[in-house]
Amino acid sequence: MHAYRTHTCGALRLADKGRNVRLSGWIHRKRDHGGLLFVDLRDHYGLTQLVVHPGAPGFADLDRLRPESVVRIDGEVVARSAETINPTLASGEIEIAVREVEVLSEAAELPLPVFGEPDYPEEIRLKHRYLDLRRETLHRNIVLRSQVIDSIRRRMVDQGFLEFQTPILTASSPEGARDFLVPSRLHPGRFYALPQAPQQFKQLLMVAGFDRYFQIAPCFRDEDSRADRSLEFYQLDVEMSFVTQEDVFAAIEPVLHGVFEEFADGKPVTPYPFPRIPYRDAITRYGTDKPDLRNPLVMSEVSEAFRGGGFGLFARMLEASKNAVWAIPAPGGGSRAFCDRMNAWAQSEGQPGLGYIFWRDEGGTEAAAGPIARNLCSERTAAIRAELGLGVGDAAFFVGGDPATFAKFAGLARTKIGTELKLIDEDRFDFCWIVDFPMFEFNEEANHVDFSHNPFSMPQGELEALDSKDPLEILAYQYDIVCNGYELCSGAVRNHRPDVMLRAFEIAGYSAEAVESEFAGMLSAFRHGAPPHGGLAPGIDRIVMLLAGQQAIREVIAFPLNQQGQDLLMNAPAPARERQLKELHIRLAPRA
RNA sequence: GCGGGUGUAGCUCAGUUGGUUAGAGCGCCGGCCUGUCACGCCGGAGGUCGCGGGUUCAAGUCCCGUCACUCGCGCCA
Repeated sequence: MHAYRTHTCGALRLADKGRNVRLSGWIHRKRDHGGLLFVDLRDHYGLTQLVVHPGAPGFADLDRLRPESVVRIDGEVVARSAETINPTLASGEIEIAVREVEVLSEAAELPLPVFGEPDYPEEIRLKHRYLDLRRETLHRNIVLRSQVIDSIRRRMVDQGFLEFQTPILTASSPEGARDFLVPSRLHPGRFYALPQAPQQFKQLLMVAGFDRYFQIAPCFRDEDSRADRSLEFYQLDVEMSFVTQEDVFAAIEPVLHGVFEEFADGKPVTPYPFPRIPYRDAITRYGTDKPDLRNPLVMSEVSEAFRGGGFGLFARMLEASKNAVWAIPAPGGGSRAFCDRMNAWAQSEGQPGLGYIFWRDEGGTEAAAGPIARNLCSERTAAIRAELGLGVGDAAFFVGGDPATFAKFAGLARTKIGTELKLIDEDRFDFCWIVDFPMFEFNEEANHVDFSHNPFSMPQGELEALDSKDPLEILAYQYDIVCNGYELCSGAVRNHRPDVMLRAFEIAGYSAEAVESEFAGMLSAFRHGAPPHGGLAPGIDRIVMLLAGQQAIREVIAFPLNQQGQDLLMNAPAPARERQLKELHIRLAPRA
């Protein structure tokens, strides 16, 4: 007989009645009736009830041991009588009459109960992650993660992608997030950086002729964490040669759609091709470049209804050409109570308020109501109502000013209104592409033009556009995938032409010398025969988070850092020993 | 760097306008119990009310400061 088990704790059924079996697992729960002791024995696979009578061998051990102790038991599979069958348990028709018990590991009193998994403070869950991971939901999430990654890998391989590994110790990149630096012992004063993404390596692999690359790639960014963003995370990193943007879309859509369908538990997933929404449209319709399309509300510009009208605040505001008024429809929100509540919410967000009109029935005729409607003639309020497709019982909210400034708040308001009116169907996965991101943006602080996303993206129109157009008007072959309001993925058709690259960097204020030295490897590669190529990188943690129905990526990562970037179980980061610092040629500066 | 929330038993939380010895449930320890599966019943231990200062006859409660956790803003090409 095997030293530890003949079966797992989820395997035995009525058909096994009479078998002598050996099980090993954790003591999940005990019910002591004095003359009779029940023990639920748990492992990764399930739960089986043990029965022991006083005086039987092993009773003393099982009676004494605390939950989460680990035991090996021998016994006989017996059928439960009809009235004692537990229909909620897969093994509920049988139990094990215990003959022998071996204590494999005794558990001390628990800092965190495994059974019942009540809400527990993040700090304790992370400090005792090995216990937290035994709990059902987290355990299931981590299993799901494994299955999702396996599914992704299969789907990529089936499409002819090859999986690669790229360096973890690499060079710092001047663009983007803050790097994690690793001091070099062999090269005093020099540092490696952990990759923010394997961006340059995957492009070099395309230049090397491998055609289709993917990697489940660890990435590191030394920026402050959020619920959906940690210092280290995994991406499905993808790159393809001789492709247009549409080829990249066509390759990845079936993978993401397929994975979501496979694990969505019957929830509908947007069929592909996913809708493509130009960046500028996303901003004006949803107020964000990561719209939650489960929210049906679409904003409209209604400046004309206010221009020169009786509502002075907006009429005066619109005298400046950059200003506009946007309307957020609120079907079913047509009550003063609701509108006032939204207005109060806007003020709590630091806004002056949220103007509104709502429509009600006044003696059989439809009437616009609220402070704005009192100052605006009925033709104008009717135009707004018609534009938004609203009627009696509905409302519209207004934000005015410079769209560049208020768009983000308008997006927040759209989400708030949709949520409050319960217009969002939670049980769906709504995908879209956001395309045509601007290549450059104006950095007000530094007073110069900057890359808005990725300096390696190909500008639409290439060199001709860079030479002839206003940089802020140039679009890039740069795209995101958004699902339920989360940015799942970012990518681009790359700029593989040194001349176009140098010109693009020049516009962003980088000298040719600086680019030549900073990206020497890349430029050199591009000068020795580079295929046009493009790719993207969906975030693994966020995909699993969405599929697991969780609000935080920590719920789908076995050993996550806390928000302060600390590992409370392993105690990292920790002070370095004097000798380590010396070897690394590092002396700590006194802290200010 | 900034803002919101939280901090009372191992854990989840209650604690009135400032007023007796700070409570409950779960867990833990002990006892009883032969069909439970969130077993039940009886008993017990367990508290620097995050920390420091202040106001007051009196502070878990009010004020100031500070720390930790958490959510967000900035940041994250």
